[in-house]
Amino acid sequence: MAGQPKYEELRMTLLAEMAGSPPHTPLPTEREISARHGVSRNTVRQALDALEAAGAVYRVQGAGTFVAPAVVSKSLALTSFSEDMRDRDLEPASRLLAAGTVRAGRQVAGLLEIDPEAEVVRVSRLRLADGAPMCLETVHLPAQRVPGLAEEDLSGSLYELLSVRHGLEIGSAEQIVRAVDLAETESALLGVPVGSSGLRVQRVGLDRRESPVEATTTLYRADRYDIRFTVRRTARS
Amino acid sequence: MAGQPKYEELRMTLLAEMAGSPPHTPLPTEREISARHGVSRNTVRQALDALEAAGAVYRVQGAGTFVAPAVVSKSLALTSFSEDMRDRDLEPASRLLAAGTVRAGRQVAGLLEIDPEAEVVRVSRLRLADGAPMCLETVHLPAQRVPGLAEEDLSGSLYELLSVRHGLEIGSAEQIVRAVDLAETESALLGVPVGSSGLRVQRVGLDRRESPVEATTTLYRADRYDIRFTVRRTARS
DNA sequence: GACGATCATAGGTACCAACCAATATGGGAA
DNA sequence: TTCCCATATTGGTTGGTACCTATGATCGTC
Repeated sequence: MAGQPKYEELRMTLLAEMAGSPPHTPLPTEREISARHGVSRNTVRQALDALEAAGAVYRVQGAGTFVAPAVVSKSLALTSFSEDMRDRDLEPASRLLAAGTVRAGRQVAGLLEIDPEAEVVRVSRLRLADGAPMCLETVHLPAQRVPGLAEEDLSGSLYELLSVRHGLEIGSAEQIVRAVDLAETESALLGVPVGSSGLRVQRVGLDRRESPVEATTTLYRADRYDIRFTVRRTARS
Repeated sequence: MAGQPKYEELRMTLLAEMAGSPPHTPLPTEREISARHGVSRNTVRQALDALEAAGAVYRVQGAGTFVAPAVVSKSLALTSFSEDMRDRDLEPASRLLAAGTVRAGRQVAGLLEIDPEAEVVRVSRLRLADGAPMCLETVHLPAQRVPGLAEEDLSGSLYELLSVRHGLEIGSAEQIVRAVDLAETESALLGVPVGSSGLRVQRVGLDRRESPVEATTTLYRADRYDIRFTVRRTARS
Protein backbone atom coordinates (compact mmCIF):
# COMPACT_ATOMS: atom_id res chain seq x y z
CA MET A 1 0.00 0.00 0.00
CA ALA A 2 1.55 3.23 -1.11
CA GLY A 3 1.06 6.52 0.66
CA GLN A 4 0.54 9.76 -1.12
CA PRO A 5 3.39 11.89 -2.44
CA LYS A 6 5.32 13.92 0.09
CA TYR A 7 4.33 17.25 -1.38
CA GLU A 8 0.71 16.24 -1.01
CA GLU A 9 1.22 15.33 2.60
CA LEU A 10 3.10 18.57 3.15
CA ARG A 11 0.31 20.52 1.49
CA MET A 12 -2.17 19.08 3.96
CA THR A 13 0.10 19.80 6.88
CA LEU A 14 0.63 23.40 5.85
CA LEU A 15 -3.08 23.83 5.24
CA ALA A 16 -3.79 22.59 8.73
CA GLU A 17 -1.14 24.83 10.28
CA MET A 18 -2.49 27.84 8.43
CA ALA A 19 -6.05 27.13 9.44
CA GLY A 20 -6.16 29.48 12.39
CA SER A 21 -3.97 32.25 11.04
CA PRO A 22 -5.42 35.58 9.99
CA PRO A 23 -4.98 36.67 6.36
CA HIS A 24 -1.60 38.00 5.26
CA THR A 25 0.22 36.09 7.98
CA PRO A 26 3.59 35.13 6.52
CA LEU A 27 4.41 31.45 6.24
CA PRO A 28 7.91 30.29 7.12
CA THR A 29 10.35 30.75 4.26
CA GLU A 30 10.62 27.95 1.75
CA ARG A 31 14.06 27.09 3.03
CA GLU A 32 12.82 26.95 6.60
CA ILE A 33 9.88 24.71 5.78
CA SER A 34 12.30 22.55 3.86
CA ALA A 35 14.61 22.20 6.85
CA ARG A 36 11.88 21.81 9.43
CA HIS A 37 10.01 19.07 7.61
CA GLY A 38 13.08 17.35 6.32
CA VAL A 39 12.17 17.62 2.65
CA SER A 40 13.87 19.32 -0.25
CA ARG A 41 12.96 22.82 -1.32
CA ASN A 42 11.62 21.37 -4.57
CA THR A 43 9.04 19.45 -2.62
CA VAL A 44 8.13 22.50 -0.59
CA ARG A 45 7.64 24.50 -3.75
CA GLN A 46 5.43 21.82 -5.21
CA ALA A 47 3.23 21.94 -2.14
CA LEU A 48 3.15 25.74 -2.22
CA ASP A 49 2.38 25.71 -5.95
CA ALA A 50 -0.69 23.64 -5.21
CA LEU A 51 -1.76 25.88 -2.34
CA GLU A 52 -1.26 28.95 -4.50
CA ALA A 53 -3.29 27.45 -7.34
CA ALA A 54 -6.04 26.66 -4.86
CA GLY A 55 -5.99 30.25 -3.67
CA ALA A 56 -4.94 29.38 -0.13
CA VAL A 57 -1.73 31.38 -0.20
CA TYR A 58 -0.15 34.08 -2.32
CA ARG A 59 3.53 34.64 -2.97
CA VAL A 60 5.52 37.80 -3.51
CA GLN A 61 9.05 37.47 -4.76
CA GLY A 62 11.53 38.91 -2.34
CA ALA A 63 8.92 39.22 0.39
CA GLY A 64 7.52 35.83 1.27
CA THR A 65 4.53 33.56 1.12
CA PHE A 66 1.36 34.65 2.87
CA VAL A 67 -1.98 33.27 3.94
CA ALA A 68 -4.57 34.45 1.41
CA PRO A 69 -7.62 36.28 2.72
CA ALA A 70 -10.62 34.04 3.23
CA VAL A 71 -12.60 34.10 0.05
CA VAL A 72 -16.25 33.61 -0.64
CA SER A 73 -15.64 31.58 -3.71
CA LYS A 74 -13.66 28.45 -3.91
CA SER A 75 -11.69 27.60 -6.95
CA LEU A 76 -13.72 25.96 -9.63
CA ALA A 77 -13.34 22.21 -9.59
CA LEU A 78 -14.88 19.32 -11.40
CA THR A 79 -17.43 18.02 -8.96
CA SER A 80 -20.49 15.86 -9.16
CA PHE A 81 -23.85 17.23 -8.14
CA SER A 82 -23.63 15.32 -4.90
CA GLU A 83 -20.26 16.78 -3.99
CA ASP A 84 -21.34 20.22 -5.09
CA MET A 85 -24.39 20.18 -2.85
CA ARG A 86 -22.49 18.88 0.14
CA ASP A 87 -20.01 21.74 -0.32
CA ARG A 88 -22.97 24.07 0.00
CA ASP A 89 -24.20 22.26 3.09
CA LEU A 90 -27.23 20.90 1.29
CA GLU A 91 -28.42 17.32 1.25
CA PRO A 92 -28.49 15.95 -2.30
CA ALA A 93 -31.19 13.65 -3.59
CA SER A 94 -32.47 12.47 -6.91
CA ARG A 95 -35.71 11.55 -8.67
CA LEU A 96 -35.40 9.50 -11.82
CA LEU A 97 -37.55 10.88 -14.62
CA ALA A 98 -36.49 8.65 -17.47
CA ALA A 99 -33.75 6.22 -18.43
CA GLY A 100 -33.29 4.32 -21.64
CA THR A 101 -31.34 3.73 -24.78
CA VAL A 102 -31.83 5.86 -27.89
CA ARG A 103 -30.01 6.73 -31.08
CA ALA A 104 -27.49 9.49 -30.49
CA GLY A 105 -28.68 11.98 -33.07
CA ARG A 106 -26.52 14.61 -34.64
CA GLN A 107 -26.02 16.99 -31.76
CA VAL A 108 -25.17 14.47 -29.05
CA ALA A 109 -23.08 12.46 -31.48
CA GLY A 110 -21.07 15.56 -32.24
CA LEU A 111 -20.38 16.21 -28.58
CA LEU A 112 -19.44 12.60 -27.86
CA GLU A 113 -17.55 12.21 -31.12
CA ILE A 114 -19.44 9.07 -32.11
CA ASP A 115 -21.64 8.03 -35.02
CA PRO A 116 -25.10 9.67 -35.06
CA GLU A 117 -26.60 6.19 -35.54
CA ALA A 118 -24.82 4.77 -32.51
CA GLU A 119 -26.83 4.10 -29.39
CA VAL A 120 -26.56 6.20 -26.28
CA VAL A 121 -27.96 5.77 -22.81
CA ARG A 122 -30.02 8.76 -21.78
CA VAL A 123 -30.83 9.44 -18.16
CA SER A 124 -33.05 12.31 -17.02
CA ARG A 125 -33.19 13.16 -13.37
CA LEU A 126 -34.67 15.84 -11.18
CA ARG A 127 -32.10 16.66 -8.57
CA LEU A 128 -33.05 17.90 -5.17
CA ALA A 129 -31.22 19.76 -2.45
CA ASP A 130 -32.65 19.57 1.06
CA GLY A 131 -35.78 18.11 -0.46
CA ALA A 132 -36.53 20.94 -2.87
CA PRO A 133 -35.88 20.87 -6.63
CA MET A 134 -32.54 22.30 -7.63
CA CYS A 135 -32.00 21.30 -11.23
CA LEU A 136 -32.98 19.13 -14.15
CA GLU A 137 -30.22 16.96 -15.50
CA THR A 138 -30.05 14.95 -18.71
CA VAL A 139 -27.02 12.75 -19.25
CA HIS A 140 -25.98 11.04 -22.48
CA LEU A 141 -23.40 8.26 -22.54
CA PRO A 142 -22.26 5.99 -25.38
CA ALA A 143 -24.18 2.76 -24.78
CA GLN A 144 -21.20 0.72 -25.84
CA ARG A 145 -19.08 2.00 -22.98
CA VAL A 146 -21.68 1.56 -20.24
CA PRO A 147 -23.47 -1.75 -20.85
CA GLY A 148 -26.47 -2.28 -18.62
CA LEU A 149 -26.30 1.17 -17.08
CA ALA A 150 -29.96 2.00 -17.71
CA GLU A 151 -30.96 -0.91 -15.46
CA GLU A 152 -28.75 0.02 -12.53
CA ASP A 153 -29.53 2.12 -9.49
CA LEU A 154 -29.48 5.71 -10.72
CA SER A 155 -30.51 7.44 -7.53
CA GLY A 156 -27.00 8.27 -6.38
CA SER A 157 -23.80 9.63 -7.81
CA LEU A 158 -23.45 8.80 -11.50
CA TYR A 159 -19.76 9.56 -11.50
CA GLU A 160 -19.22 7.00 -8.78
CA LEU A 161 -21.24 4.44 -10.67
CA LEU A 162 -19.22 5.04 -13.82
CA SER A 163 -15.98 4.72 -11.93
CA VAL A 164 -16.82 1.64 -9.87
CA ARG A 165 -18.89 -0.35 -12.33
CA HIS A 166 -17.55 0.67 -15.71
CA GLY A 167 -14.04 1.86 -15.04
CA LEU A 168 -14.72 5.27 -16.53
CA GLU A 169 -12.89 8.12 -14.84
CA ILE A 170 -13.81 11.66 -15.77
CA GLY A 171 -10.63 13.68 -15.57
CA SER A 172 -11.82 16.98 -16.98
CA ALA A 173 -14.88 18.55 -18.50
CA GLU A 174 -15.76 21.35 -20.84
CA GLN A 175 -18.63 23.49 -19.76
CA ILE A 176 -20.77 26.10 -21.43
CA VAL A 177 -22.92 28.26 -19.19
CA ARG A 178 -25.90 30.25 -20.45
CA ALA A 179 -28.93 31.97 -19.01
CA VAL A 180 -32.18 30.72 -20.50
CA ASP A 181 -35.91 31.23 -20.19
CA LEU A 182 -37.44 28.08 -18.76
CA ALA A 183 -40.11 26.23 -20.73
CA GLU A 184 -43.41 25.48 -19.05
CA THR A 185 -42.71 21.84 -18.29
CA GLU A 186 -39.30 22.75 -16.92
CA SER A 187 -40.65 25.42 -14.58
CA ALA A 188 -43.28 22.97 -13.39
CA LEU A 189 -40.74 20.29 -12.55
CA LEU A 190 -38.46 22.78 -10.83
CA GLY A 191 -41.35 24.33 -8.96
CA VAL A 192 -40.78 27.90 -10.09
CA PRO A 193 -43.17 30.38 -11.75
CA VAL A 194 -43.62 30.19 -15.50
CA GLY A 195 -41.31 32.61 -17.26
CA SER A 196 -38.54 32.34 -14.68
CA SER A 197 -35.00 32.24 -15.90
CA GLY A 198 -32.61 29.37 -15.34
CA LEU A 199 -28.93 28.65 -15.59
CA ARG A 200 -28.10 26.07 -18.24
CA VAL A 201 -24.80 24.25 -17.92
CA GLN A 202 -23.82 22.05 -20.80
CA ARG A 203 -20.97 19.75 -19.98
CA VAL A 204 -18.88 17.25 -21.89
CA GLY A 205 -16.92 15.00 -19.55
CA LEU A 206 -13.57 13.75 -20.80
CA ASP A 207 -11.49 10.86 -19.60
CA ARG A 208 -7.79 11.01 -18.94
CA ARG A 209 -7.11 10.89 -22.65
CA GLU A 210 -9.36 13.82 -23.39
CA SER A 211 -11.82 11.55 -25.10
CA PRO A 212 -15.53 12.37 -24.50
CA VAL A 213 -17.33 10.05 -22.08
CA GLU A 214 -20.54 11.86 -21.24
CA ALA A 215 -22.56 14.82 -22.37
CA THR A 216 -24.80 16.43 -19.79
CA THR A 217 -27.20 19.33 -19.87
CA THR A 218 -28.19 20.70 -16.50
CA LEU A 219 -30.85 23.33 -15.91
CA TYR A 220 -30.53 25.05 -12.55
CA ARG A 221 -33.05 27.17 -10.75
CA ALA A 222 -31.79 30.73 -10.94
CA ASP A 223 -33.04 31.58 -7.48
CA ARG A 224 -31.16 28.80 -5.69
CA TYR A 225 -27.97 28.33 -7.62
CA ASP A 226 -24.93 30.29 -8.65
CA ILE A 227 -21.47 29.43 -9.89
CA ARG A 228 -18.48 30.78 -8.02
CA PHE A 229 -14.90 30.67 -9.05
CA THR A 230 -11.59 32.48 -9.13
CA VAL A 231 -9.76 33.38 -12.29
CA ARG A 232 -6.14 34.37 -12.59
CA ARG A 233 -4.13 36.34 -15.05
CA THR A 234 -2.20 33.99 -17.22
CA ALA A 235 0.43 34.50 -19.84
CA ARG A 236 -1.20 35.43 -23.12
CA SER A 237 -0.43 32.91 -25.79
CA MET B 1 15.69 44.50 -20.04
CA ALA B 2 15.73 40.80 -19.33
CA GLY B 3 14.46 38.08 -21.64
CA GLN B 4 11.83 35.62 -20.58
CA PRO B 5 12.52 32.43 -18.66
CA LYS B 6 13.71 29.42 -20.60
CA TYR B 7 10.65 27.35 -19.79
CA GLU B 8 8.50 30.12 -21.19
CA GLU B 9 10.51 30.22 -24.37
CA LEU B 10 10.35 26.45 -24.59
CA ARG B 11 6.60 26.52 -24.05
CA MET B 12 6.20 28.83 -27.02
CA THR B 13 8.48 26.70 -29.16
CA LEU B 14 6.61 23.52 -28.35
CA LEU B 15 3.30 25.22 -28.95
CA ALA B 16 4.49 26.31 -32.37
CA GLU B 17 5.82 22.86 -33.23
CA MET B 18 2.55 21.25 -32.17
CA ALA B 19 0.47 23.68 -34.16
CA GLY B 20 -0.02 21.50 -37.21
CA SER B 21 -0.21 18.12 -35.51
CA PRO B 22 -3.48 16.21 -35.28
CA PRO B 23 -4.84 15.39 -31.81
CA HIS B 24 -3.23 12.57 -29.85
CA THR B 25 0.06 12.93 -31.70
CA PRO B 26 2.77 12.05 -29.19
CA LEU B 27 5.31 14.70 -28.33
CA PRO B 28 8.94 13.69 -27.97
CA THR B 29 9.72 12.25 -24.57
CA GLU B 30 10.68 14.66 -21.83
CA ARG B 31 14.21 13.37 -21.91
CA GLU B 32 14.42 13.84 -25.63
CA ILE B 33 13.10 17.39 -25.56
CA SER B 34 15.56 18.06 -22.80
CA ALA B 35 18.47 16.82 -24.87
CA ARG B 36 17.36 18.38 -28.11
CA HIS B 37 16.84 21.85 -26.72
CA GLY B 38 19.77 21.74 -24.36
CA VAL B 39 17.78 22.34 -21.20
CA SER B 40 17.27 20.24 -18.11
CA ARG B 41 14.34 17.89 -17.75
CA ASN B 42 13.02 20.04 -14.93
CA THR B 43 12.72 22.95 -17.30
CA VAL B 44 10.97 20.77 -19.86
CA ARG B 45 8.51 19.66 -17.24
CA GLN B 46 7.85 23.26 -16.25
CA ALA B 47 6.99 24.08 -19.84
CA LEU B 48 4.82 20.98 -20.16
CA ASP B 49 3.09 21.78 -16.88
CA ALA B 50 2.04 25.10 -18.33
CA LEU B 51 0.87 23.53 -21.58
CA GLU B 52 -1.08 20.91 -19.68
CA ALA B 53 -2.72 23.53 -17.49
CA ALA B 54 -3.68 25.44 -20.62
CA GLY B 55 -5.21 22.30 -22.06
CA ALA B 56 -2.83 22.13 -24.99
CA VAL B 57 -1.44 18.70 -24.13
CA TYR B 58 -2.30 15.79 -21.89
CA ARG B 59 0.07 13.40 -20.20
CA VAL B 60 -0.24 9.72 -19.38
CA GLN B 61 2.28 8.22 -17.05
CA GLY B 62 4.20 5.46 -18.70
CA ALA B 63 2.85 6.34 -22.12
CA GLY B 64 3.87 9.85 -23.04
CA THR B 65 2.69 13.37 -23.65
CA PHE B 66 0.17 14.01 -26.41
CA VAL B 67 -1.40 16.86 -28.30
CA ALA B 68 -4.82 17.50 -26.80
CA PRO B 69 -7.82 17.45 -29.12
CA ALA B 70 -8.91 20.87 -30.29
CA VAL B 71 -11.53 22.08 -27.87
CA VAL B 72 -14.42 24.43 -28.29
CA SER B 73 -13.85 26.10 -25.02
CA LYS B 74 -10.67 27.71 -23.96
CA SER B 75 -9.52 27.65 -20.43
CA LEU B 76 -11.06 30.32 -18.31
CA ALA B 77 -8.79 33.31 -17.95
CA LEU B 78 -9.06 36.72 -16.43
CA THR B 79 -9.77 38.95 -19.38
CA SER B 80 -11.20 42.37 -19.88
CA PHE B 81 -14.34 42.86 -21.91
CA SER B 82 -12.26 44.13 -24.80
CA GLU B 83 -10.02 41.05 -24.83
CA ASP B 84 -12.99 38.77 -24.35
CA MET B 85 -14.82 40.20 -27.37
CA ARG B 86 -11.75 40.09 -29.59
CA ASP B 87 -11.35 36.41 -28.68
CA ARG B 88 -14.86 35.93 -30.01
CA ASP B 89 -14.06 37.88 -33.15
CA LEU B 90 -16.33 40.73 -32.21
CA GLU B 91 -15.44 44.40 -32.21
CA PRO B 92 -15.79 45.88 -28.71
CA ALA B 93 -17.13 49.36 -28.07
CA SER B 94 -18.48 51.29 -25.14
CA ARG B 95 -21.11 53.90 -24.30
CA LEU B 96 -20.66 55.75 -21.05
CA LEU B 97 -23.89 55.91 -19.08
CA ALA B 98 -22.68 57.50 -15.88
CA ALA B 99 -19.47 58.21 -14.00
CA GLY B 100 -19.00 59.86 -10.67
CA THR B 101 -17.99 59.61 -7.06
CA VAL B 102 -20.37 58.32 -4.40
CA ARG B 103 -20.26 56.90 -0.91
CA ALA B 104 -19.49 53.19 -0.95
CA GLY B 105 -22.47 51.92 0.96
CA ARG B 106 -22.56 48.68 2.87
CA GLN B 107 -22.58 46.15 0.07
CA VAL B 108 -19.82 47.63 -2.09
CA ALA B 109 -17.77 48.45 1.00
CA GLY B 110 -17.97 44.83 2.03
CA LEU B 111 -16.73 43.61 -1.32
CA LEU B 112 -13.88 46.13 -1.45
CA GLU B 113 -13.07 45.76 2.23
CA ILE B 114 -13.25 49.49 2.89
CA ASP B 115 -15.29 51.77 5.14
CA PRO B 116 -18.95 52.17 4.05
CA GLU B 117 -18.49 55.94 4.37
CA ALA B 118 -15.46 55.97 2.08
CA GLU B 119 -15.85 57.33 -1.42
CA VAL B 120 -15.84 55.14 -4.48
CA VAL B 121 -15.77 55.95 -8.17
CA ARG B 122 -18.71 54.40 -9.96
CA VAL B 123 -18.70 53.94 -13.71
CA SER B 124 -21.66 52.54 -15.64
CA ARG B 125 -21.20 51.60 -19.24
CA LEU B 126 -23.18 49.91 -21.95
CA ARG B 127 -20.80 47.66 -23.79
CA LEU B 128 -21.27 46.84 -27.41
CA ALA B 129 -20.00 44.08 -29.66
CA ASP B 130 -20.06 44.69 -33.39
CA GLY B 131 -22.26 47.70 -32.70
CA ALA B 132 -25.02 45.87 -30.83
CA PRO B 133 -25.52 45.89 -27.05
CA MET B 134 -23.83 43.00 -25.25
CA CYS B 135 -23.89 43.89 -21.58
CA LEU B 136 -24.36 46.48 -18.88
CA GLU B 137 -21.38 47.01 -16.66
CA THR B 138 -21.09 48.89 -13.39
CA VAL B 139 -17.65 49.23 -11.84
CA HIS B 140 -16.82 50.40 -8.32
CA LEU B 141 -13.31 51.44 -7.32
CA PRO B 142 -12.01 52.99 -4.10
CA ALA B 143 -11.74 56.72 -4.95
CA GLN B 144 -8.56 56.99 -2.94
CA ARG B 145 -6.69 54.56 -5.17
CA VAL B 146 -7.80 56.05 -8.50
CA PRO B 147 -7.70 59.86 -8.15
CA GLY B 148 -9.22 61.67 -11.11
CA LEU B 149 -10.47 58.52 -12.80
CA ALA B 150 -14.00 59.78 -13.29
CA GLU B 151 -12.67 62.58 -15.50
CA GLU B 152 -10.53 60.38 -17.74
CA ASP B 153 -11.42 58.75 -21.04
CA LEU B 154 -13.58 55.79 -20.13
CA SER B 155 -14.42 54.58 -23.61
CA GLY B 156 -11.69 51.96 -23.78
CA SER B 157 -10.22 49.27 -21.59
CA LEU B 158 -10.53 50.09 -17.91
CA TYR B 159 -7.93 47.52 -16.92
CA GLU B 160 -5.42 49.19 -19.17
CA LEU B 161 -6.25 52.59 -17.73
CA LEU B 162 -5.82 51.28 -14.19
CA SER B 163 -2.50 49.73 -15.04
CA VAL B 164 -1.00 52.60 -17.02
CA ARG B 165 -2.33 55.58 -15.10
CA HIS B 166 -2.73 54.30 -11.57
CA GLY B 167 -0.32 51.42 -11.29
CA LEU B 168 -3.05 48.98 -10.34
CA GLU B 169 -2.57 45.46 -11.65
CA ILE B 170 -5.42 43.01 -11.30
CA GLY B 171 -3.85 39.60 -10.76
CA SER B 172 -6.94 37.55 -10.02
CA ALA B 173 -10.66 37.94 -9.58
CA GLU B 174 -13.49 36.20 -7.83
CA GLN B 175 -16.62 35.79 -9.84
CA ILE B 176 -20.17 34.82 -9.07
CA VAL B 177 -22.41 33.90 -11.99
CA ARG B 178 -26.20 33.87 -11.78
CA ALA B 179 -29.12 33.85 -14.14
CA VAL B 180 -31.53 36.73 -13.53
CA ASP B 181 -34.73 38.20 -14.91
CA LEU B 182 -33.92 41.56 -16.45
CA ALA B 183 -35.66 44.67 -15.18
CA GLU B 184 -37.46 46.91 -17.67
CA THR B 185 -34.77 49.56 -17.89
CA GLU B 186 -32.14 46.91 -18.30
CA SER B 187 -33.96 45.15 -21.13
CA ALA B 188 -34.47 48.52 -22.82
CA LEU B 189 -30.77 49.39 -22.69
CA LEU B 190 -29.76 45.95 -23.91
CA GLY B 191 -32.39 45.98 -26.64
CA VAL B 192 -34.10 42.74 -25.67
CA PRO B 193 -37.77 42.02 -24.95
CA VAL B 194 -39.09 42.72 -21.47
CA GLY B 195 -38.97 39.59 -19.34
CA SER B 196 -35.87 38.17 -21.00
CA SER B 197 -33.31 36.54 -18.82
CA GLY B 198 -29.74 37.68 -18.47
CA LEU B 199 -26.45 36.41 -17.15
CA ARG B 200 -25.18 38.38 -14.18
CA VAL B 201 -21.48 38.19 -13.41
CA GLN B 202 -20.34 39.78 -10.20
CA ARG B 203 -16.62 40.21 -10.00
CA VAL B 204 -14.16 41.40 -7.39
CA GLY B 205 -10.75 42.10 -8.86
CA LEU B 206 -7.75 41.52 -6.61
CA ASP B 207 -4.20 42.77 -6.89
CA ARG B 208 -1.11 40.68 -6.41
CA ARG B 209 -1.60 40.76 -2.65
CA GLU B 210 -5.14 39.50 -2.89
CA SER B 211 -6.43 42.86 -1.82
CA PRO B 212 -9.67 44.04 -3.53
CA VAL B 213 -9.23 46.73 -6.16
CA GLU B 214 -12.51 46.78 -8.05
CA ALA B 215 -16.01 45.41 -7.76
CA THR B 216 -17.93 44.99 -11.00
CA THR B 217 -21.39 43.77 -11.83
CA THR B 218 -21.97 42.85 -15.44
CA LEU B 219 -25.31 41.95 -16.95
CA TYR B 220 -25.02 40.05 -20.20
CA ARG B 221 -27.64 39.40 -22.82
CA ALA B 222 -28.53 35.74 -22.55
CA ASP B 223 -29.01 35.38 -26.29
CA ARG B 224 -25.57 36.63 -27.26
CA TYR B 225 -23.29 35.54 -24.48
CA ASP B 226 -22.14 32.37 -22.78
CA ILE B 227 -19.26 31.41 -20.56
CA ARG B 228 -17.02 28.56 -21.64
CA PHE B 229 -14.35 26.89 -19.61
CA THR B 230 -12.65 23.64 -18.76
CA VAL B 231 -12.56 22.17 -15.28
CA ARG B 232 -10.23 19.48 -14.07
CA ARG B 233 -10.35 16.95 -11.31
CA THR B 234 -8.21 18.14 -8.47
CA ALA B 235 -7.20 16.58 -5.21
CA ARG B 236 -9.99 16.89 -2.67
CA SER B 237 -8.93 18.94 0.32
C1' DG C 1 14.10 64.53 9.41
C1' DA C 2 14.04 63.11 4.54
C1' DC C 3 16.16 60.77 1.09
C1' DG C 4 18.90 57.36 -1.26
C1' DA C 5 22.39 53.68 -1.52
C1' DT C 6 23.44 49.17 0.54
C1' DC C 7 22.63 44.61 1.62
C1' DA C 8 20.54 40.53 3.81
C1' DT C 9 16.75 37.69 2.53
C1' DA C 10 12.75 36.22 0.16
C1' DG C 11 10.98 33.72 -3.77
C1' DG C 12 12.14 32.42 -9.02
C1' DT C 13 14.84 29.88 -12.37
C1' DA C 14 17.83 26.33 -13.73
C1' DC C 15 20.75 22.49 -13.42
C1' DC C 16 21.98 17.51 -12.18
C1' DA C 17 20.99 12.88 -10.39
C1' DA C 18 18.34 9.13 -8.84
C1' DC C 19 14.56 6.36 -8.03
C1' DC C 20 9.29 5.25 -8.25
C1' DA C 21 5.11 3.87 -10.76
C1' DA C 22 2.29 3.23 -14.75
C1' DT C 23 2.41 1.53 -19.39
C1' DA C 24 3.11 -0.81 -23.70
C1' DT C 25 5.23 -4.29 -25.97
C1' DG C 26 7.34 -8.43 -27.30
C1' DG C 27 8.66 -13.07 -26.37
C1' DG C 28 7.57 -17.35 -24.38
C1' DA C 29 4.25 -20.60 -22.43
C1' DA C 30 -0.27 -22.82 -22.75
C1' DT D 1 -3.30 -18.68 -31.80
C1' DT D 2 -3.94 -16.73 -27.50
C1' DC D 3 -2.64 -15.28 -23.17
C1' DC D 4 0.49 -13.77 -19.60
C1' DC D 5 4.47 -11.86 -17.71
C1' DA D 6 9.20 -9.82 -17.77
C1' DT D 7 11.05 -5.69 -19.09
C1' DA D 8 12.33 -1.42 -21.34
C1' DT D 9 10.40 3.11 -21.51
C1' DT D 10 7.56 6.95 -20.06
C1' DG D 11 6.09 10.34 -17.02
C1' DG D 12 6.07 11.31 -11.60
C1' DT D 13 8.54 12.30 -7.26
C1' DT D 14 12.35 13.65 -4.48
C1' DG D 15 16.81 15.14 -3.23
C1' DG D 16 20.50 18.52 -3.82
C1' DT D 17 22.89 22.87 -5.48
C1' DA D 18 23.74 27.30 -7.51
C1' DC D 19 22.65 31.61 -8.99
C1' DC D 20 19.24 35.51 -10.31
C1' DT D 21 15.96 39.12 -9.08
C1' DA D 22 12.62 41.59 -6.32
C1' DT D 23 11.89 43.32 -1.73
C1' DG D 24 12.28 45.85 2.34
C1' DA D 25 14.81 47.21 6.26
C1' DT D 26 19.08 49.45 7.64
C1' DC D 27 22.27 52.84 7.64
C1' DG D 28 24.58 56.70 6.02
C1' DT D 29 24.34 61.14 4.01
C1' DC D 30 22.41 65.52 2.95
